[in-house]
Amino acid sequence: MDETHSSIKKGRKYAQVIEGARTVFLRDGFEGASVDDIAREAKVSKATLYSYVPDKRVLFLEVAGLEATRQADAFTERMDENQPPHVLLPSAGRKILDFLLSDFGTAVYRIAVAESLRFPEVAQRFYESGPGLVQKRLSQYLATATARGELVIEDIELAAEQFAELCKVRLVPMRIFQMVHDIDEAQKQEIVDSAVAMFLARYGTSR
Amino acid sequence: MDETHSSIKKGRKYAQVIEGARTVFLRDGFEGASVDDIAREAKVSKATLYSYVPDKRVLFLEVAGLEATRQADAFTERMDENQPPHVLLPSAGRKILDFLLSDFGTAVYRIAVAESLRFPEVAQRFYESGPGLVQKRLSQYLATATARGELVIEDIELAAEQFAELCKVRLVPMRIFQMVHDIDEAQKQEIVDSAVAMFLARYGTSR
DNA sequence: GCTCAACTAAACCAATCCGTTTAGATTCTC
DNA sequence: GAGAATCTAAACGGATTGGTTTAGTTGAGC
Repeated sequence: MDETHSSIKKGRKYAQVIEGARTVFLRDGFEGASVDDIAREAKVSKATLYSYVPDKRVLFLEVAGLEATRQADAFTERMDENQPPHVLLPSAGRKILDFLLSDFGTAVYRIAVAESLRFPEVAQRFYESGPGLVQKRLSQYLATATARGELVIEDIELAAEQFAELCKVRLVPMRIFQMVHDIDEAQKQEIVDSAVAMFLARYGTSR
Repeated sequence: MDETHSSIKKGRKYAQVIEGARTVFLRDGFEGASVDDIAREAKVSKATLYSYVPDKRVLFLEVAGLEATRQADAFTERMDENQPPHVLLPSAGRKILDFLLSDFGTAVYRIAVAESLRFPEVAQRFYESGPGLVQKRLSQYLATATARGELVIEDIELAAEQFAELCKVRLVPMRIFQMVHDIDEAQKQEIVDSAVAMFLARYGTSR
């Protein structure tokens, strides 16, 4: 593997630094995180940290970039395109919702939103390899299902975005705005089911 | 009007201070805003500012609270409950979308998300008097329309949230994540129309 | 014209933070 | 085990910030 990837990494504790930065940035955001905290968390001296990375801003971009691709990889797990919508959509919806409600998912979203003014490129990259990727894979499935005659959709990309959006109803805002009246498993299922019902009422065939 | 409202306001330049704080907080967020900036923006000395407000945090809470109620008032404009869904929903959807896409709406949302960890009570208040209020008024309408037999809805509140969520599709994330490929009027109409179409496909009666 | 409350500008304090430097310890390679 | 590369702890400089204090100004009411 070619390691000239980024041209700013040299020594052997690079991974430690990134991991520590990840932890602290996700916990405290960009402004809230201090470089001393990060160095402490990474069990590394500040001097070595600064031997890897020219400044805090670049460190953040590095971490955010890695997170984006990690997020992308997580969603690259294939879904079985042969299954009919009323079978596939519930499980896909659950996967989306579970991610958005996870500690990690909310932290990432929070930072992307908070830092989108300071770092527009970070926000965009997150969008493209987060929601964007989901929408892309979903569109792909919807296209084949439509070709099979199981769905009738004029604007496939729009339909995919609508479905993803429907999965966020109620629970995602509640989570983000810290109104965590115990996150119920049954509630999650209810939301996803209602998203599927709505989607099929609009784009389903027979039924 | 009783002016013992909050017990921390005294002098005559209180409004100036709040207005300056509003400007700077909305522009720079909580951490990004410096008290000196706010004082300068308000054309007030830092000493007077601190004679009104004990610290920066409380100032932020004060501003955020006022913004929340302002937001609430804006949506309290009555909508004509006698109109049928296919007439009322598009205009309601447009109102929601226009707010979310406005400079003010995005700034408020950004701050609420970014500061929801530091100030859970702010985030909650925003939710309740922002999305929460919209959902409440929408629910009210959906209930009467259902009573008139124009809609068939089991869970009214859920339906209201679904509609609001559908209005956010595509454009709201694009706006928040700074991918502002010119915000087209036609696009907005397209999103709202598709939201209405989906909603009526699920909950509409004969048509 | 005096008083008193609100205001101002500016200096100031203590804390924090980013980033650098120094002086030395550890580890890797040969 | 010598020497080079990498690391460490700690201190430091310079800048910013939240909040206080001081010394002085403005202006309305009497």
